[in-house]
Amino acid sequence: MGQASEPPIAAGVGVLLGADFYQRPTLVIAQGLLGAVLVHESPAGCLCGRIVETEGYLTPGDDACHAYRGETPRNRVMFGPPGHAYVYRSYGMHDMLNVVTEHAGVAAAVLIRAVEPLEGAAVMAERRGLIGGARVATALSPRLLAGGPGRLCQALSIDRSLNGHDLTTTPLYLLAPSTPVEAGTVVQTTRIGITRSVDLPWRFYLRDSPAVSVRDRAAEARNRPI
DNA sequence: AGAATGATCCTCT
DNA sequence: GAGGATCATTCTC
Repeated sequence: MGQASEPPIAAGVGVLLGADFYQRPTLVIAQGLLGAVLVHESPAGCLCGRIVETEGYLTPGDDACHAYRGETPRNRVMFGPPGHAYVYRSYGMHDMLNVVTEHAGVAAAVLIRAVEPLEGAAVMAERRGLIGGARVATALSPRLLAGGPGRLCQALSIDRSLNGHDLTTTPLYLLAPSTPVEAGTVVQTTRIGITRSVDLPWRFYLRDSPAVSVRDRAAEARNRPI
């Protein structure tokens, strides 16, 4: 995991996920990131949350991956070294955060789809437009705060200026799960919002989290311990 | 240069 | 559950 030479970021809060964490199979990392903590030391304060939902995207063999037809200026970061942030804009209005995986030359990444706020929730609510007026009643919902890749980026103030950022450095980095995730609470199912390779079960989420963006009740029942 | 498309979210019904 | 918002990227001509 974290190399000894890494700076002592967030000492006492958690263990930094180092470069070697990301240089592994994409689906292993997608599951391994559940329970990890995403930290953004933004100008407005430290914004961080516990990751509860991820999706894997790989080449070759996955036509939903941005890089399935080769390298372009947009997806260039996915082809680079692991442990960097691939941030792109979707539907003309939402930015999305991905973690580059595997190794340089292989285009693969994990989309971070949802976090539970741990610090800076008030700032997140403000950034999400959930403060004031009639919307104050919904401000307490973790799903509306940072459940969904677009919501997450808006809440944590993550945008395309962080594309290519080295995730083992400030201001944006990840910390290992403080306690291991129980295997029986992980749900594996299909991905959201794609039109190609729709049947690949490459989405993972924590069954007991209220911040999960889209639930799959059948998969939850299937994974439930007897 | 123009057109289609999309790893979404919100607001209605 | 359906439709609109809104624009960067990519493909096609």
